[in-house]
Amino acid sequence: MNIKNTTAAASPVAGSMTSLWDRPGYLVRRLHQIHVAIFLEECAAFGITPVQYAVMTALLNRPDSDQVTVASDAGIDRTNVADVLARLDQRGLVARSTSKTDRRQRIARLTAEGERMARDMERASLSAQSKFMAPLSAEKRTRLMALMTELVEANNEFSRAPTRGSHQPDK
Amino acid sequence: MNIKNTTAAASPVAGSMTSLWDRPGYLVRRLHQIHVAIFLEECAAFGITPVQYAVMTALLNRPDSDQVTVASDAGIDRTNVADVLARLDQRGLVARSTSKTDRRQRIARLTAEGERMARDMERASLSAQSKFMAPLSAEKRTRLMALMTELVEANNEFSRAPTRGSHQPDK
DNA sequence: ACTATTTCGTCAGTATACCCCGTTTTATTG
DNA sequence: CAATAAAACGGGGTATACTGACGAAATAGT
Repeated sequence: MNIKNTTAAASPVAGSMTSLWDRPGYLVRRLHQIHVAIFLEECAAFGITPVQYAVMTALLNRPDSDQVTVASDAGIDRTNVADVLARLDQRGLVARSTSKTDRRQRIARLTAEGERMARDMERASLSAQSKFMAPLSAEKRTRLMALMTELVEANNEFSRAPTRGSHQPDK
Repeated sequence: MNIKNTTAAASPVAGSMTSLWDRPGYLVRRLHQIHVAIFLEECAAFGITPVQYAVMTALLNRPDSDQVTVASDAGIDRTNVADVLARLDQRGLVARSTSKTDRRQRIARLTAEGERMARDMERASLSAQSKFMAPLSAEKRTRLMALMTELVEANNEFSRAPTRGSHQPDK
């Protein structure tokens, strides 16, 4: 087909020979890509995306949150959360109302059906995690999780959806 | 604000207390999010996204590729690559033509301006990488890269955009 | 009390990222 | 060599993800 130049026969310049595989951003993007694919496959029966599941989990842990809180808990952009909640609302998994104490806030919570589905998905979600991490040994899995957690925590403020506190009393 | 329930006072059920931070998928998504933000900030002068940069790098390493090859090299979906190339074409960074040998194929290559920009971006791109990985020690950075590489390679086939060979003779 | 600022939500716009399906062209096979 | 299969591309459709700007509501400062 075209694989002759596997190592770039017509090397454009001596300088770099920039392989994408040496770039953390490329690996992170591919990892994300792969995880989404595995999650969707494993949870196809529910028709729920990873982000929707994250939002549902956030609402399971802290019901009746306003959208900013949901965004922070789920690590999602403020604008995006509104779209996700709208889709979940449309499917009857989430109910929304206006806050009594602050009429700017729009409060969301899982419906009975949404809560049931969130719990039913736990098995499939764990299965997706296992499949995703399967190629690594138990030790490597632990190390990878620790490194990723450290990096996310340290870089938290660079995202538009920084987590607000929570998660853990920071040890 | 609403942070009273930091550790979920109204714990919904004893069962899980599913913290998103224990899920690899969440960490990978956040990492991706963060890296994109840093890259865009660091490369703002060029107005190029991480994916566009990946495509330009792929074309730098292997010019005159058809879209499927670009997709494979850059780790991007086949449909998506067409959109990215169209945008780069529109900005005069990429030129497209129909293959002489296979009239189904659409061949893409960097223009002179596109090639210049791709090389000019190397400094900014490296700076983004440094900033992204900065919170980790040198040893941890190396370990993280190794773990991510291993996981991407092993799970490659699960993505819609699996790499076709290349990258390394696999040792 | 009254202005200034901040916060919450929304809308419009852009860019990934993927699916399904149909069309054209190439490759395969009986 | 004709019928079939396979590959490359495009279009339509959906879901993230973010930017910038805006109006409405709440809070701070004076």
